[in-house]
Amino acid sequence: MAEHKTISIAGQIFEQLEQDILIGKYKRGEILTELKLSEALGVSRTPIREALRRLEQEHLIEETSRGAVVVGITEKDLEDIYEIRNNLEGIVAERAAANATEEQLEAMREVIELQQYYSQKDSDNADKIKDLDSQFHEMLYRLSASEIFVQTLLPLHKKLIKFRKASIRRHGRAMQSAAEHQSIYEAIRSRDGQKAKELTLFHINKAKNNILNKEID
Amino acid sequence: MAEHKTISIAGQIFEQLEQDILIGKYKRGEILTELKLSEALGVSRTPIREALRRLEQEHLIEETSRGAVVVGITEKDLEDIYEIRNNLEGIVAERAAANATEEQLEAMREVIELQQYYSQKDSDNADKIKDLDSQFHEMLYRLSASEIFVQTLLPLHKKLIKFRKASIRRHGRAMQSAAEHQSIYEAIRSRDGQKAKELTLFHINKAKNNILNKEID
DNA sequence: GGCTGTATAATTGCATACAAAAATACAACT
DNA sequence: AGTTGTATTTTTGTATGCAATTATACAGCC
Repeated sequence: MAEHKTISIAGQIFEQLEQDILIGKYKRGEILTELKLSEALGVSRTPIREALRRLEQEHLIEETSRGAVVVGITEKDLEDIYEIRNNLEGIVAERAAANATEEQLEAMREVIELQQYYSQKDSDNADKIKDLDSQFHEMLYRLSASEIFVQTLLPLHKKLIKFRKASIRRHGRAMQSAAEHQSIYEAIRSRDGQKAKELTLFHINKAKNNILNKEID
Repeated sequence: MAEHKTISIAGQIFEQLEQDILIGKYKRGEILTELKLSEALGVSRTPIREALRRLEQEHLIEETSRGAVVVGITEKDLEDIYEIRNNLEGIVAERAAANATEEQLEAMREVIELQQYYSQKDSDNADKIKDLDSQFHEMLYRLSASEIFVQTLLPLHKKLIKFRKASIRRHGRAMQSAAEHQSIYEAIRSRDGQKAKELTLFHINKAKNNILNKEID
């Protein structure tokens, strides 16, 4: 079912480093040198360099004369990311209601079902759930049928990984989030753009509160 | 006055290719191969490859088995870019009014003065004016004191280059745009966030109409 | 003519070698 | 002790060579 795209070593390394930075494995300020990465990952510097250039372009690292300094995501960034999402993601939902095809809707339904399934179980599925959450929002962006919106929102959503994962572990949030996704999906399915927009803004706001006000719910 | 940062060959090539794609020198669908670029620019494939990776990350090209296909900017993208700017740039202006330092304001004033100077003259200063326009908006973004907003809006603004340059050549638009910049600057200077926001939205709307409805105005 | 297989060419992917620049360590001097 | 100059090490930047994959041309066949 899933496509098996053969990906270059450089591409794999980019994805791995990106993930490691986004989940906080490499801390802000840490220095990555090509030689160390090369030795640690068992490849030559060439693919490492290409991965670093791409990470640099995503503002996840900054090149200095002593190596690549990890920039990562600060808590301050969170507020700004949510402000932007708050102003754009509703529009995306509105467009999605107008544009979504049956196939896309069906694919989205499947993701939500999986999310609900993993959210019910007690075991620690935070990684899996986080991936499904990402999938849902990426699908939503793509339903807008606008490359520009996808290119703008997807990187921002990615940058929340670390915080979202922590949020998922809090009681009830995973189930609640899945339920919110479902209501958005249903509004899109019934072509109710206004409702889809409102529910999306509600969902974003909920998620934001859950991430920022860590103590309360 | 301007800082003279020694930049790597790879960096120079990235900037040149980026510019060439954005102004439409390389057309959408055109294929760039490493070997041809390498020969044309007189460097080895290594810096070329790094530049291409960065361009790919900015969605200006797409790698295929036959080479890098130029993606560039379509007219359809324009609408989406303006919709996003319309929803974000007002917020930036509001924040700018709250955050701007005296030095930043002074730098902005200088840019506007230059823009007015070049806009008055009859000779074809479209390139110069376009650069000053970019400078103004970049400064505005940076005044928000939010890396996230800068990272989000700057690439979008860049993508308008080709269309903006054409717009500048139309009668009176360059002067008008400079005047609008000045009014935004004055609102920020007087710490009137609400007014800065309104003027910015007005300015964006004017620019959009000027670019999209090419025949009128 | 259209199809198929094969040889050829074009192109990217990766590794390695070497050069250059920058940081660091350290000794010598005052 | 502090400073300066120099040697050493670290690290990035670029070029080149070779392997592997993919596209292309073309001949042979039906």
